Amino acid sequence: MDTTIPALPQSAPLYKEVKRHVMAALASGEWKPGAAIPAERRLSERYGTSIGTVRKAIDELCAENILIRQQGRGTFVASHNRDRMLFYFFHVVPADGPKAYPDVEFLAFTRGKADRVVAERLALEPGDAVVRFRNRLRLAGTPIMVDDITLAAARFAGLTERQLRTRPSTLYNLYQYSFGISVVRTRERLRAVAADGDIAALLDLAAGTPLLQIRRIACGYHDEPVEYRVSHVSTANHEYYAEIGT
Amino acid sequence: MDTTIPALPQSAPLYKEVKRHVMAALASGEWKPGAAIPAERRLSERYGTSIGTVRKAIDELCAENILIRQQGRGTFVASHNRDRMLFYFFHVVPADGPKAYPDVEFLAFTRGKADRVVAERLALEPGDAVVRFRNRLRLAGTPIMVDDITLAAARFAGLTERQLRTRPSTLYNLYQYSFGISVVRTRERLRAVAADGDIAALLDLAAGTPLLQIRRIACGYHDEPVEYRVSHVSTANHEYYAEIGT
DNA sequence: CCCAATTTGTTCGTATGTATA
DNA sequence: TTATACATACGAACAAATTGG
Repeated sequence: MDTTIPALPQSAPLYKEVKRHVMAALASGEWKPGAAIPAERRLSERYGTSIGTVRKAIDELCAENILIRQQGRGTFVASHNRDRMLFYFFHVVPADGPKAYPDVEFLAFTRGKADRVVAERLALEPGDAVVRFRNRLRLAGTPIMVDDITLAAARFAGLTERQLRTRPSTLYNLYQYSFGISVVRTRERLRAVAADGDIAALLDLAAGTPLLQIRRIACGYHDEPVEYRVSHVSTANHEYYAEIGT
Repeated sequence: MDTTIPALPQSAPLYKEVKRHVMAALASGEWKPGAAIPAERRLSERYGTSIGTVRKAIDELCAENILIRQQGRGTFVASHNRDRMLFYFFHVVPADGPKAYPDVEFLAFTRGKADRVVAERLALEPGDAVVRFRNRLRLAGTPIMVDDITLAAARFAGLTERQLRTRPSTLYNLYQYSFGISVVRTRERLRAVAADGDIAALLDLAAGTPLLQIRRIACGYHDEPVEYRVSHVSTANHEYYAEIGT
């Protein structure tokens, strides 16, 4: 794993240096997801700065949802549980009614090579080995979404179909706990497309029905691409929800 | 205009109180968009707190893009210029090529009454007076988007078709400078829909073409709804772009 | 139930650096 | 050059929440 600390300008503020060191410790796995990192006082000793400087570094990491502070308890490495998936990375909500966890059906798994597009999205060379799989998601029993996911085989060494099929929690939880890869950022591009026969069938829709297509790149601590995902959502009774400025 | 300070728990931290007071001053128009607010030192005197407490309040308002700090110059009230519109509230980007300013054509203007849906979105009573207007947006000459916008007439007293037609800058700039209403937040719900004949014609598309529909509620300082907007986007060569976790 | 230790949260103050006008 | 304003960094004290005895 890449645990190097990206270069900073000579005159970078101290708290930015501290932040980089903390992120390096996270990326290296020194501090595990879900666990507490050392107390602010101990970090200030470790890095030779004042507590205020450590706090400012951690403030930024909390704002990015990479760390979570809890008064009286400590500061914890954000871990990918169902709640985080639902409230942070999953933007499909019922048009009316409360947000809910989707049920996932694992549909297909193949190994292959990256074409030009996927290579560019995942920062690979064309021809590099990838794994692909497809999930169908249901809300309240109704199929609403098909996910086609591509991973770089090299970054998920030893990944098996069985792991994907029988994972106990979310996909990002599996990446994090089984492969030490934490997704902390995503970039999504949305379009309206006509459903092809394949996906229409999986969603119980007529071919040609307008679907919301989401192309997501999920990135790790150093902004390195981790996963490429194309989702097709039936928006008859569901919507993609985005808030800006909160 | 509503310049009341929302209630806070008895034991609210000082910096939160300061933040509310600053927001009240903004909402009341005491500090105008684009202008500098008083220096931190002066604010600390005004509110009887330390400078650090004022900084913490302003930190939060900067994080929410309500204020903008510039070292050596001062702290400014965010104003709605074209750049802010483009980089913060406008999420439609070319599938390839750089982001650009859309050209706006004003197409239609009507006065009417709020139906149940609009009333709920704009926090009005059904039957309250509203103004509606339609814009077509082009990028590089090609029509890509139709906006249908609804405003509460009471909140935009004296608004004329001419103002909308001849506005020199963005719509949100007009709201801000002519009506003292600042949009600081939006909530958007996205769906894929089939183009109806009306909108298809405006976008040079066949009826039934899948379009991205965006239903946006724009809100002010106290989260009060200001504008309801339904956009239909042709995503043949453009996309809706969203970043999470940055 | 209370107490003590630990940890983060808030508030104050001060000094110095850096950018701007 | 000087004055102003924000940015960084340090330190100290106390508050509030949590945990374990």
